[in-house]
Amino acid sequence: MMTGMTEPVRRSRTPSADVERELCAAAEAVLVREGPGGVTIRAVAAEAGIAPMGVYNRLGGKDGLVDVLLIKGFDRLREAIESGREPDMAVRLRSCGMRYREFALANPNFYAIMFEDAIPREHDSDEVHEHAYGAFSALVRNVELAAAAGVIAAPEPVEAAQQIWSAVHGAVSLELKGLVLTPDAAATYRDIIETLMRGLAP
Amino acid sequence: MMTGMTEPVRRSRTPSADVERELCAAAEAVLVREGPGGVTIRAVAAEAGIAPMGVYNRLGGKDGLVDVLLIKGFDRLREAIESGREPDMAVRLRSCGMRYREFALANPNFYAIMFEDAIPREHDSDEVHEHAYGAFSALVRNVELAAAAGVIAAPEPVEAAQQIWSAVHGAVSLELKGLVLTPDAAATYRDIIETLMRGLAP
DNA sequence: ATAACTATGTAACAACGTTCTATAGTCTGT
DNA sequence: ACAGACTATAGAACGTTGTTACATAGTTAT
Repeated sequence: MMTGMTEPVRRSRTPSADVERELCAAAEAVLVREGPGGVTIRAVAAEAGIAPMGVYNRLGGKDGLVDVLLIKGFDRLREAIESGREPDMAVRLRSCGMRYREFALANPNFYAIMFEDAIPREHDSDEVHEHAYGAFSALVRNVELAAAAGVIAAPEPVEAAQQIWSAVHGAVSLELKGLVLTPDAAATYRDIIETLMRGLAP
Repeated sequence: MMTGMTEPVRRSRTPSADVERELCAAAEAVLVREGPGGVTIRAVAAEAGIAPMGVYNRLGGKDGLVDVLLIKGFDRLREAIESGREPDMAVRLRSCGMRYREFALANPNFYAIMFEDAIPREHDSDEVHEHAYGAFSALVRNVELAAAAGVIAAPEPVEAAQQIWSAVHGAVSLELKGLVLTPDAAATYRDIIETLMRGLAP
């Protein structure tokens, strides 16, 4: 069957998917342990127990390696954002903001590659953008629920979500760089959220 | 005079300060033209017409080179922040926020090395921190003036300034990375400032 | 079973920050 | 003014990075 076309019609062979998962796990281990600067082709390959070339065959070089880490990071940030179950939408929106900071402080190396370009790249792939958009969409949903409950006035949920994202991202970004000049960074962060709630109040 | 101590008591010779200024100008030219990734020892030395070793003798290697650029950047940001002369303090505080964004958009490569670690470093020097603190202090003064005029309630000006800084930094940081998902980034930025003013209102 | 294709490992290349060394220049002490 | 020591310079070299080239082993399809 299949008329004699010799071109590779289909790459049926699954290229040992477990090796690929091993490689992804190794990349994350190196990122967490050594920081963004330690994520090198050779270090990740050694961690996974394969030759550096494997990173090119499996993930498409360093860019593909970083893509994997970025997607992991955005997916976890999305989970953190949408994990709120509080019935009071004002409480839930506040805790959503708090969880954003907790994610960043608990995963500083992930946050650095996601938002600080800690591993220099030319352009993020479309796939990465989709997962980043997914995390943002989770925030938009929280804003929509809060607006529907009358907690904030958000005629355009995306606008309000972008404002909130800017503020919380700026706060944790400065905190991670040691540029919070108030005595209590956690208290200042809570105050930022309160300022936002007042500023967006109906 | 001076009992026969042969150790170098004082390094009186000023090491051709004009070469040093030439080197600083070259570093800035390369940063603006090639971006943070293009700022290499060799590229800057070639731009200045000297050997790579000169960067070590004059500026102390790559770290010293980046220090020079960071100090330049923070000083200009400070100028942008404190250049407001509007008599109405509400207007002046708003325009201060607008000038912050204008600085970032006009000098994206400077902003990237100042706040995004676009050139990886271990630790910023104390001198850099002082100039960064100077830029922040200019914002604190604007907040103090606005509070004194009754435009905002800021019992602790540093707290309010940190909140404002977080929001505007987050906004321009996301905009520079192409992560503003609203149709008009400038309009969203203006809205952020209005949300802050409402949230901090007396 | 044979043939073609894919993935792998070793090695090599270009570019980076940094260090080494010989040379030339400048300042100091008499 | 002169001799001596010290500093800055230029060029090459070293270790590490991402990436590519090439020969080999393994797997799949016919």
